[in-house]
Amino acid sequence: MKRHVLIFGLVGGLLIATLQYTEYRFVVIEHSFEIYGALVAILFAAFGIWLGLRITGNRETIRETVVVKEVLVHAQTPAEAPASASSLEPFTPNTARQQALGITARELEILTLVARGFSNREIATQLFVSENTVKTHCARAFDKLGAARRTQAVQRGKELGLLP
Amino acid sequence: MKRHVLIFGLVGGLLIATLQYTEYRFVVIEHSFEIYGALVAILFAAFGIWLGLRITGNRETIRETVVVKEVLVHAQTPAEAPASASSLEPFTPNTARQQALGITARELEILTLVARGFSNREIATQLFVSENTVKTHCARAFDKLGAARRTQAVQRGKELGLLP
DNA sequence: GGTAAAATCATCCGAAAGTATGACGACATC
DNA sequence: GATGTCGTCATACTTTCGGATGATTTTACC
Repeated sequence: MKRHVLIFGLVGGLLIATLQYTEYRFVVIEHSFEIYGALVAILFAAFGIWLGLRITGNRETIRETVVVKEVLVHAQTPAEAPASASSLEPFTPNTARQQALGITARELEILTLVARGFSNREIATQLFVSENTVKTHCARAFDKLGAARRTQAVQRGKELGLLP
Repeated sequence: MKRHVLIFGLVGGLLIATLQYTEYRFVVIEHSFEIYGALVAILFAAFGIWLGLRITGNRETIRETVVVKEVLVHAQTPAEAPASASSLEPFTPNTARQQALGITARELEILTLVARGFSNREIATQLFVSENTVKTHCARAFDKLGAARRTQAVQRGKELGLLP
């Protein structure tokens, strides 16, 4: 909460500072009015999109998962497809095993990114969290999976049907 | 979520108020230019945020729904198999791709051990070579696969049919 | 409003992984 | 015999991971 207020304050300050800076540049260079406006518009549109994603959280993957899970509910009797080579299915994680191991959704989310070969830093950037948070999630997931390394965790996760 | 939206609304209001105040000042001083840029910026920032909210949707309700459905599924399907690999086939690596990439047999051998979650030291012990050798093979294999990390190499290897 | 579970972030520190570079011997090929 | 590939090993260095621990903040639930 407070952190958000602080962030917004900072962002506001940066916004105003940027405006003043760009204004200054414009005055100095004395260039086209429309180009200036367009640039500012594009810049802040991008910034706004980023901010929107930042404050709401990037949950596209979860939405995907949701669709997948609903499909699973309907299908419901597929004597566990190999899950390896089919490649036409969106993959349905074994939520029973996940719950049995006490692996949370966030942990699994990060685990899938680990399995895709991303580094902790990359995952942190993608999910808009700090690298330390990613590490914490990793450590907990590793612990629950009984893995000492990320490669081992991925291997275990695939064996258990948690990862594609 | 809702709190975030509220906070954002508040901050937005404050920002707008501030801008109006500055606008007033600048109008007086006949610098109506900054107002234009600021307005455009705010407008597009808001648009971007709106867009970000639009495309990410609401995740809370979705997640709830999913959980409920999942529980139902579990109740009906108690024991789902690992769903990993049928383990009937011994798996035949794609040697064509392997040769195309110039990956040697030894490198692939080490790569498979990496994929199984072994550490460099464990691999070295298993193959009766030094850890440095393992690292060298790894580095070469990573380079040929265009991977920077072992997890990434494993992922690429599976995609290319080099690893089970 | 209180509580419990999740998620977030941090710091310290050691271990593991990865990069760069060079070298040496075995073995096949031309 | 020169050449080239492959496997082996090393050293030095940087980066990344992972463990241990504690704290704060959200979120869901009663």
